[in-house]
Amino acid sequence: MNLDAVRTFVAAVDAGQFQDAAAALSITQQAVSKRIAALEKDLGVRLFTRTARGTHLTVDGQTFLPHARELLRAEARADASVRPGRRALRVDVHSRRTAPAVLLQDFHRVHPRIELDVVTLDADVHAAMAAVEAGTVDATFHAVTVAARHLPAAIRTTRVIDEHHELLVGPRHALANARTVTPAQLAEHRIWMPGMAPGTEWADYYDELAAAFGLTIDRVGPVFGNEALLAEIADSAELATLAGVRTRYLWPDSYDLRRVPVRDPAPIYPMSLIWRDDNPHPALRALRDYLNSRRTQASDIEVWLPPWG
Amino acid sequence: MNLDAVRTFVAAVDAGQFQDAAAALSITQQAVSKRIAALEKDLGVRLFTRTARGTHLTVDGQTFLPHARELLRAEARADASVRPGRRALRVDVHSRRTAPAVLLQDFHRVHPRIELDVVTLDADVHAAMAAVEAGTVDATFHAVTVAARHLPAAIRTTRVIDEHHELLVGPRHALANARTVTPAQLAEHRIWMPGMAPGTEWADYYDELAAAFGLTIDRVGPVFGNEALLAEIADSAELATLAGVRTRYLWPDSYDLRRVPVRDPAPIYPMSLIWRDDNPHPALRALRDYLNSRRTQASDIEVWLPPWG
DNA sequence: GGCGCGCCACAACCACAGGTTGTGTCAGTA
DNA sequence: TACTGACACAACCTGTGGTTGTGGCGCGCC
Repeated sequence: MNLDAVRTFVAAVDAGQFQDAAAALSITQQAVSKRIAALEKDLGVRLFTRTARGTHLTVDGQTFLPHARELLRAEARADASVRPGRRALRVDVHSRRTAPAVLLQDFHRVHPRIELDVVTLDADVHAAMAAVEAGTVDATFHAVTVAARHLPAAIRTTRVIDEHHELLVGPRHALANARTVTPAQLAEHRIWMPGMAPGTEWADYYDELAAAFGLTIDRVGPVFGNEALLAEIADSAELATLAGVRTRYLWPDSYDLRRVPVRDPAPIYPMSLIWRDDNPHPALRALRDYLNSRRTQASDIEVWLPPWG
Repeated sequence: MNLDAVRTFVAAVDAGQFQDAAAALSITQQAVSKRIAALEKDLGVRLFTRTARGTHLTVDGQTFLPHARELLRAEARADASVRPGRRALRVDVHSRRTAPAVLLQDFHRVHPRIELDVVTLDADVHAAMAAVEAGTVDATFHAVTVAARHLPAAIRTTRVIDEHHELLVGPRHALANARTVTPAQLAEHRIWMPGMAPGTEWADYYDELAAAFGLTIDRVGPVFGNEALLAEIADSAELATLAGVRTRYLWPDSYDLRRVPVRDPAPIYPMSLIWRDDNPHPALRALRDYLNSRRTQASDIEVWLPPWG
């Protein structure tokens, strides 16, 4: 199916006759006739009945019309999504299963008119910041591990998410029925977090956490995806994992897993929105306002933050 | 934007490299390369970063991908809407503001997977029936004014909607505060229904109604659309109109209009679904079942039907 | 009723978009 | 260092899709 033909079809419907549509499209009447004939041949049905006084739609044409308009709208949206200078707000999230992605979904629900493109750069803070600075993305969510004075001049950050943690255990685990657990208590148990590559900001965070409370966090083992991890934990009496940044959302209900909040203090993984101060995109303002309004209230529970937080 | 190029882009993403995409599309690798280069030039951005080990998406490519998929889905839907042999169920309604259209919306809500095309043939019962017989549309909603034995052999009908009536008056009208009104009472008031051309099935119905109860139904006056009609009635102490078949739905709230049900007896405008008995479209069965389930219960109020009803 | 007018379709022609084959380049690998 | 796999560039050719020119066909107007 040829989009130019579809465009011509819609123009012909709007104009009521081929000649005017041709003028509107700056082509000849014969070209319009040809395009529509080709579209009709392609679809296998007649779209217009031709008369000496113009044309009018057949039933098939009538049926096709709203689909044709939708097709052109979809084209316009696709084009606008990447066309430099007027594209939708583009926000990088580290993974589609973490808090920022969920927050962006909520934002979209509240502001359905604001075009939003969520991408995953698969980069660390520094690379993501470089992308923001270069304008490849308009904003990114990350834990900011460097001091504000070491940031590039145009870059701004605000802490927008305080991610709490829960211990995830199977029904046979010693802590299965605990209401909460303290980091100190965790020192006596093995915590398994496979696939957390050294050098990433998450690994750094959990290293800090382990050092602060004397935890043993085990990173060995291949990663077969969340499903496999959850199944193993559900089966085991010893294995436990920390849920929060990585796996907080999209729980499969099929496992009998217990989620025990970590408290006294509650370790927090602080995430910031990172953007360029001179980015004029109007939707960026709206996103920042929304995130500020959603900022989790400072509750009076005791928290633990990493040194850079 | 060229849909073949978009299709190629998606194929290349799915395949992970141009060569395999080329094989999947039965073209050469060079053609894939050309198509994608053309698309990139058209959009003004790079979609892939090329390496010697294959390709991967740029941020722009990542952004564009879901839009591209949506575009192809829209194309498939547009195609399916008219493609002979496997098109969506096509139902003719007399107007988009009447009960059948609303009923079809409900049907779509209940069965969102069933593709439905609502068209308006702008034809009387006979022409609409001919369209059903010819297969141009799969079904139509109409008042059936001819006896069953005079119908074409393959045509089937069932009464699916009993449309009641309400008198529509402004706040200064004598009946503005009546709880109900009888047809006999209406004989003392002028009823204004502009734009109801003689010879149409609605006009026939209201002629029968007027004759049965001695009403004066005034058809004069130009039609400036529903808005103007409602504004006039809201302002007048004498004008009233019957709402039901024509104007039951999509009330503008901006006028202080009263709706007085007509009862004892309640005039009913009976509408039927009309279809071809040998139409094998599976969705037709679903629509008929739905309409039967929604069939308004036979209440014990006294009703009036036209002679052919 | 014949004639002109408005509108669309068909025909001939031409340009270039888009395909193919053949070759070049480059990075990782044996 | 040569080989392999993957994409790009070049030359060439076919056919899509544009243009101009012309014909057919209702409808309204003398």
